Amino acid sequence: MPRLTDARKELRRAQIAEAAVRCFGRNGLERTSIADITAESGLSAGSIYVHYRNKADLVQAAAREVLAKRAEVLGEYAASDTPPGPDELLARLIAAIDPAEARVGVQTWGEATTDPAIRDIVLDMTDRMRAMLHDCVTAWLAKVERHEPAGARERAAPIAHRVMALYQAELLYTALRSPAEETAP
Amino acid sequence: MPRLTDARKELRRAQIAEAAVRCFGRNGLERTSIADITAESGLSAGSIYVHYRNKADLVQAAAREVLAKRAEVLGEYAASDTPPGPDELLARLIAAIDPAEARVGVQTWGEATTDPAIRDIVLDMTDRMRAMLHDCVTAWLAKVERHEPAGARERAAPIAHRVMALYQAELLYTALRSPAEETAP
DNA sequence: CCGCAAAAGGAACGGCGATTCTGTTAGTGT
DNA sequence: ACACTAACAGAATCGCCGTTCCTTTTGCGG
Repeated sequence: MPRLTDARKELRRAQIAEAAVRCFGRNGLERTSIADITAESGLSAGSIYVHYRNKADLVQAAAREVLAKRAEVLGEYAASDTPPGPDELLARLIAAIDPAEARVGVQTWGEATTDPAIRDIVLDMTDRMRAMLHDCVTAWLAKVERHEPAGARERAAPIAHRVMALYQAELLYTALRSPAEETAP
Repeated sequence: MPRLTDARKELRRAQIAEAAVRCFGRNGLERTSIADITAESGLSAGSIYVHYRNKADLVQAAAREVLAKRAEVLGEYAASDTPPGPDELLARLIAAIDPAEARVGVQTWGEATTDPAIRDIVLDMTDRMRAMLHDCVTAWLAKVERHEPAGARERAAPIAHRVMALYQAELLYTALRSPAEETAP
């Protein structure tokens, strides 16, 4: 084939990355072989290496995918014109957690402790999420205390920090509680 | 040699496990080879396999070691006769975090998402820690509100849960912030 | 439509790393 | 003090897995 059209190429990349995420959720980042991903994606090894330089590259793509999806959920609430309070916000975020993705997310944390590339991705995404939470809480503060709008942003910071922390802890609990679906030998 | 005395045997096991923890902190659970651990511990591969059935067994020992050490720190405060309040308690716990151990701890979380044995260890340790926090907060509540001791334990539960969550989040931040010391190639 | 280069398939390679095996050494119980 | 056996060192093994190579297929530009 000639060079695939950009849309098609992106589709293939996504197809592979999504298969990888499913595999990672089942067996973990390192226990997943390229063969596993070929089986899950329906594509061959050669094809995968056309779209990703190597396995590390693919792991990064998977990490970005999972983290981005979580950030996206948050983005919707941040953009809302009726900002929910911290408790409500946290409850909604927690309700939106998907166990499989939580597992991959936590695996990503572990990998980030030694792999600089993954670490940068994780830090970037968490910073971005915290910023969105910050906006969200600031909007809520401003709405609740119509008087004294001064310094709402500053007072929102520690609250956003705590919501983020509680959310991450819940992500961990979900990842640990979920069934760990066995792979048929 | 004949069978080592129990104390000596335990010493060897600890020597190996501690070397393993150092390696894991540098390179991660899966990127650490048995060869790395022989170099770090000063023992040979053959010797390691006398004391541990296989690598998974060693990883479990390392996980227990790291988690137990963190629980130990907490135990001291829980046993204190002047129980600190939640904020103070959290601050002290955070101050006691060691970056290298935080990294291994977070790696352990990642591994727990797919390895049932590790998962059991992590869940057991977190439950134990939460119980100690619960005791600690209950004692503090009872001291602060001399009147109305009724239901102090019930009211302490959600507080303990939050302290635990914030502590775990801080552990994650520490693991991600720490330098990721390179191994000389 | 057609041709061609890029993408897909899949077997082959190469290296790494967990585990095992063989001899050697040295603690321990008597 | 001695003998005996487990602990130890280190080399050899063996399977697995990431990556590449070569062939076949196929979709896009003209």
